Amino acid sequence: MRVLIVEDDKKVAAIVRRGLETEGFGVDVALNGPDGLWMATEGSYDVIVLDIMLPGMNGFKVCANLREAGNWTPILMLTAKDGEYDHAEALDTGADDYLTKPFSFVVLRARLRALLRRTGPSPSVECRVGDLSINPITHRCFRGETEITLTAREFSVLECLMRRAGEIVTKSEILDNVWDFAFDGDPNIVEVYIRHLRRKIDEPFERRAIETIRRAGYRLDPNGG
Amino acid sequence: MRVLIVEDDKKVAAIVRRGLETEGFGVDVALNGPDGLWMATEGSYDVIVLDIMLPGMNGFKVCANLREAGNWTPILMLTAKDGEYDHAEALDTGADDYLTKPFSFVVLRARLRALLRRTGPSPSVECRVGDLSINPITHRCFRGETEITLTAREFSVLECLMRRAGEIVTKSEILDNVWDFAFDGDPNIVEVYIRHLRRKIDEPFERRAIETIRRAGYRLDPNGG
DNA sequence: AAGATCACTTCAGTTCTTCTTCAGGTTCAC
DNA sequence: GTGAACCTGAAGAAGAACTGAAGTGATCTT
Repeated sequence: MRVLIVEDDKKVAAIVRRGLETEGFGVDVALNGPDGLWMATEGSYDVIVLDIMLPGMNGFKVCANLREAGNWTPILMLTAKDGEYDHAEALDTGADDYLTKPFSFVVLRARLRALLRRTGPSPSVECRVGDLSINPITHRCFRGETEITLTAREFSVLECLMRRAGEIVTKSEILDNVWDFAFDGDPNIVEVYIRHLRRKIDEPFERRAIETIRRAGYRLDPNGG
Repeated sequence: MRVLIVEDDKKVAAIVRRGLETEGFGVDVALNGPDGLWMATEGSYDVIVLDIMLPGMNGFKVCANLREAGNWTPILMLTAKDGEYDHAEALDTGADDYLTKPFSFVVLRARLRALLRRTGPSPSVECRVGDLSINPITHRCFRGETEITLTAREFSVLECLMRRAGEIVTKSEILDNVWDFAFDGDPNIVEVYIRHLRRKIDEPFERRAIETIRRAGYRLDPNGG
């Protein structure tokens, strides 16, 4: 699966790149409009992530050009919140979906998955670890037969741990994955959500799936606790 | 696996170089900004360790130049604690991760591993010596079938010994590897941790994996004691 | 429009573990 | 024998993580 990221904010580009590569995607980055257009035309990508505000040529133009040239690679467009540009406009020029900045990596990933699912055979999204299972599409979570209601954030944190079950996940990795790239608050927020999760997925079952490794991070017991 | 270190502090460069080479990395060192940029451009590295404060051209510039040239080799940036420069700035210029000085070698290595994990199937990180085995990804340690719980420091010291099993490792090498390069406390701390380790990995099994070589250092018996 | 609800976040006090120091004992090489 | 090197247990310091409660803003209900 190859992804092209056209984004001039290097920080966003780097984080998205890192995240997607961890997932096994092949990732290329273009830092401006013309480069992006050129790479999209020459290379063969499964999906393109396209910022609107770009040096040289804006995202709408890049998108329109591609579509005119008969290139129908799925495009996920990134729009700023205080939209000088409109979301509808993104879809009008031929984008398949859009995402408002700032966004977190898990949201981006979810959207990409949704896009790819439409086009090709869906990759297995459901995730099981021990008797825990989550499904990012339906956004539901089960422990054994029991359904557990999770909020959006809780779900994201749990997904982050489950996708790397058994491994140490550092707090800053969780922060990078679940929160906005722009998040600048108290990192203690991760501990708070771990607490919420434990209360929901561990305590009622008298298990201990989420382990704390001091000075290192958290680890989800691959056997479910 | 090839690593480029761009760092003008020769002590830090030497320790990092030595450490990574024993891990089987190919290591090149550049002592200033322009050299670093040139080497990064010409050579093909799997990861670059880049100090910010550099003679000739600072790390941000080097990083930005590389990214603009389309070079997306993962970059781990080294920042000073009392940041005249900001960490966020590191990521803004396209670095993939950063590390605050002073740091210990084991932390650096862990970060590098995290960066490299995304590019390909991770190199064999698991480490076995006799019936001892540790896995830095999961942060687990086994003697035979029995899992042993180690704290972060204990784990680091043991890893340090295991990676050079059979060889004599001096106390100051352990100090350099596990503690901050700036650590200025009682070197007796190494003895204390050796004691802790022995209590956990030797005594319960009535073995003696960690040998003392007087006036020289410690050695891990390659057969596990 | 006011009120209620919910999720998210911040805060501050508490608890707990780990790290480090210290002081005295032991062992070994010379 | 003697001194340096090493070992060891205890204790306190430092630091991480836990936790409940309260504030904030958005959304939904009435």
